[in-house]
Amino acid sequence: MTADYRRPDIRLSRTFTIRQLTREFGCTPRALRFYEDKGLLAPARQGLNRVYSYRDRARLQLILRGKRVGLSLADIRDILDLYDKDDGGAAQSAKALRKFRERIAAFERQREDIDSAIAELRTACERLERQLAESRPDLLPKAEDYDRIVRPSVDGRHEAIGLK
Amino acid sequence: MTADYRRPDIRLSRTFTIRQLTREFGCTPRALRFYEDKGLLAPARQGLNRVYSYRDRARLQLILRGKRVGLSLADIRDILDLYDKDDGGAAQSAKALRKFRERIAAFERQREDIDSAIAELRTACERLERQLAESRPDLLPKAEDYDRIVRPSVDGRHEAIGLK
DNA sequence: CTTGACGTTGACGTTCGCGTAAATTAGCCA
DNA sequence: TGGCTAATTTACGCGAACGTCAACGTCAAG
Repeated sequence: MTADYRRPDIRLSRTFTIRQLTREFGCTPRALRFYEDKGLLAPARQGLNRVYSYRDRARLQLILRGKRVGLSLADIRDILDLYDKDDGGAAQSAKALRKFRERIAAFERQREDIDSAIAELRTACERLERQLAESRPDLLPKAEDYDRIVRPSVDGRHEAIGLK
Repeated sequence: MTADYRRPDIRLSRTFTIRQLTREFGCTPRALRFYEDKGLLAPARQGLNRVYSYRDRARLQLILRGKRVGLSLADIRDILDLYDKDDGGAAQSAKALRKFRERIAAFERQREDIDSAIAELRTACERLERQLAESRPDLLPKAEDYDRIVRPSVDGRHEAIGLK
């Protein structure tokens, strides 16, 4: 933030191409251009080509983190804008804080919904199991199948919200 | 389910208009018709007018709960269909059982995602709070505001994903 | 009689978060 | 100069979940 222009920090003056960022963060060029369209990023140019600074990269990180926690791009842009004007502007931080709290509350409600849905599904499963145990015990799932179901993906491929 | 037609239970034979349901659950008529279009509901008719039974109402509850936990309408319809056919063959039950288990697993993953999102948001909040406490403690939210945020709606109005 | 609330059926519009061409341009190498 | 690759642009598409509007019927209250 308080850079000495006589001894420019190589790390801070480094720039990135669109490809580099997509590789680093696992998103598409299209996505980055889209964020730019929506006012979330504003990389410099060399001719036509986009040149991303370290600050742009940081913003991208924030964007992706925001997405992971279920914020819309509009929300993220708002917060990012606040960060910008945050040359001490504390009122902006306060607004961000409110947004975060709202999101937390929403998530907590969602969690409750999920818990009750799980409970409901469990009792439904038990009913079905009892039914099957009587009529066709051969159709009951084996421990093997259960394993396949319970840990289907070790990686982070599931997209935070919205399965399927 | 096993109703005695000679002593009809008033509660179970009650019906609802589209308006009544929309008011009760805080959704629009358009939404209910849309669910019907998508095969999630199939209310009776008196002439052209829709007449919702208690069972329809129960299905609507399930639909809304499903939505809140992030299921698509198609997913919900699948589950609802399974509930229906569960008096049928055992093969169907077995299939339903599998689907339910998958759903449970998916829900549990989603819960984990939500938990980590909440954690992330919490630390972000704490950072902002410390910042504000130093610079502008007057901007920190009061207990009053917190109450408004934490339980903003007693009804089912909150939209699961996406504030704004 | 008029108004207003509620109901119906289409049909088209909208928002989100990009994907997917298609056409063009820039830069680089020989 | 030609040719390749990578980047750019504009533009259309999509799938979900409705909203909105048009155009109309029905019924009770004032």
